[in-house]
Amino acid sequence: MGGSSTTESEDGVLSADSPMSNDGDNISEGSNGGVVLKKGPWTSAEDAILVDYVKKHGEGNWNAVQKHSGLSRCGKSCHLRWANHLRPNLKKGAFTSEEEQLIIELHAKMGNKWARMAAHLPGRTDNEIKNYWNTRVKRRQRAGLPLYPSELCLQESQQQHSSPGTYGGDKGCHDILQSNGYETPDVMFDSCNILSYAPEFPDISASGSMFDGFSYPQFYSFVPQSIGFQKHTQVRDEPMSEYVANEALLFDRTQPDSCDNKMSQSLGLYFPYDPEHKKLLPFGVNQDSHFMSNVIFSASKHFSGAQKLELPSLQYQEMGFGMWDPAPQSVDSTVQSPLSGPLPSHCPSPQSSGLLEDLLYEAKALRKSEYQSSMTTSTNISPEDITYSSALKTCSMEFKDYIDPGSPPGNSMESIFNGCTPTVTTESSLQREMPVHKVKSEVFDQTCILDGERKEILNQSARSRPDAILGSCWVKQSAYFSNQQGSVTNAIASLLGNDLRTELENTSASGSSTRALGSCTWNNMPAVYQMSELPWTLPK
DNA sequence: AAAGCCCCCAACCGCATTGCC
DNA sequence: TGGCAATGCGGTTGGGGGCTT
Repeated sequence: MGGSSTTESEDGVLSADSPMSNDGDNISEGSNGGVVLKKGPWTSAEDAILVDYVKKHGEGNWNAVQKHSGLSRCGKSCHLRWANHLRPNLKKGAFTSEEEQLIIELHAKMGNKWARMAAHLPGRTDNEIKNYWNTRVKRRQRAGLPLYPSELCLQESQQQHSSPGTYGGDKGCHDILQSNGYETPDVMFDSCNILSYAPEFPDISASGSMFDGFSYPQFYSFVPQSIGFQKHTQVRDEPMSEYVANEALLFDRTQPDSCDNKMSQSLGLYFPYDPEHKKLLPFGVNQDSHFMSNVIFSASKHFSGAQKLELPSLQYQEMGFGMWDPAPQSVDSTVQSPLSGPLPSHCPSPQSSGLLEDLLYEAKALRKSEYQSSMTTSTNISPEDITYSSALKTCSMEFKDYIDPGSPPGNSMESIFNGCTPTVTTESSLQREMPVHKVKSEVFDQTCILDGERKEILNQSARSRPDAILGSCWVKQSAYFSNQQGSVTNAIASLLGNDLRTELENTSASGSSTRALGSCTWNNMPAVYQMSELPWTLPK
């Protein structure tokens, strides 16, 4: 097995019919008192010896196994064999779908922390999980699929944003970044935009909704400075993973039948489909999970002080619920915090791990609860409305606010959000206020008529194209309302901020504002709209 | 049927961490 | 407090078997 193993004389421990006895044993000149220690596959005889030894002496002190049992294996090998194959209650066989789902979720939260993941999967070993994951990575890469189900990307990004700087997603994110085959060795995040939980943005995820569809390879933030977002990173013109892009996607998909979901459909969102399980997934891995997203990656050139960061999500020290310290710092990847948000009900709480992150976890949870409490008293909404508030609720508020005749065109996004009273928007009320269905039918059809992986690929494709959502939904909506209120330029600018407005105005003179938007925002994107089957003709 | 290819997984390696003296 | 051994952990390897040609 091991690359350094050598073949020498047969080990006396081996049974006559052992595979090793046929092929010759891997024996290494051990330093254990001159005893040659065997390497390679274990035989049943060796297993029996080891099991017998553990029965008598218990686990531990593995180096003594060789001395006491005569087993020509090093203690490390004995421990590994016991832990991975011989210890009782080991679950053999393929992972169940539930286990697979859990692994995916755990990996999204923990990264390559196999041992910790194994703690959540009784009877499974870290090695099993690791092998499964590596296999999965290869499979997904081959298939050109993202490593995580789409909705889990959202969940992860939410979770990471909930506890930046402590969440141990460095590895995980790195994996994600690489999982698609997109190495990002030179990515310079000098302006990783974190949308802070500013009071004006009790639920900033709506802004993420606007950015749905911003994905690799041309993911450039167009967040204007005037909006007031913190600007931290610069993403070079390097491929970016879907994961990174998904950092910007934040929709609550808790209630598939809710207004939110319909809104999401109308906005060109996709139904998450897990090709491995051959089924449509509910929006959100966990029906109880809700997200708030806060990361926008920016290619803004306005910011200097490039920081070479492994992962943007780790570059923010939480200063409080509502702001993140943008100061880049090296975050020890071993200091991980699981979710600061509510854990999925089926996900064991990390509180049982007894690690430092658990303390962080609890501290964050406490702080978050305090924040929620304060929000409750100040906004007349329940904590769930804040913590679990749907991005689309806010999104609907955007529209709601936008079509408000009293809402002057050209508002900054911030002003739009400021104007949003975070109340729960019912479907009926929403539909009364905006003709969502007009858009929904088009986009919905395009995203749902496919099945299997093809749909997911299409979904990714759509999401990878920033114009997809803007062009198909957002801009159309904007245009629709703009026809009533003013120019499309104003409509878009109001959503993107005044910084872009000038550009929009400049370019819209020669074409539609949607194209202007694409031009000024995604100017590195080739054939911005030609891939799109979505109509780009603004409604008259 | 044989050869080549590919995938899976058991096991090893090296580093990090922990515990003990 | 430093050194050493034991243990934990994650990355990597390569053999075996299944699949394809």
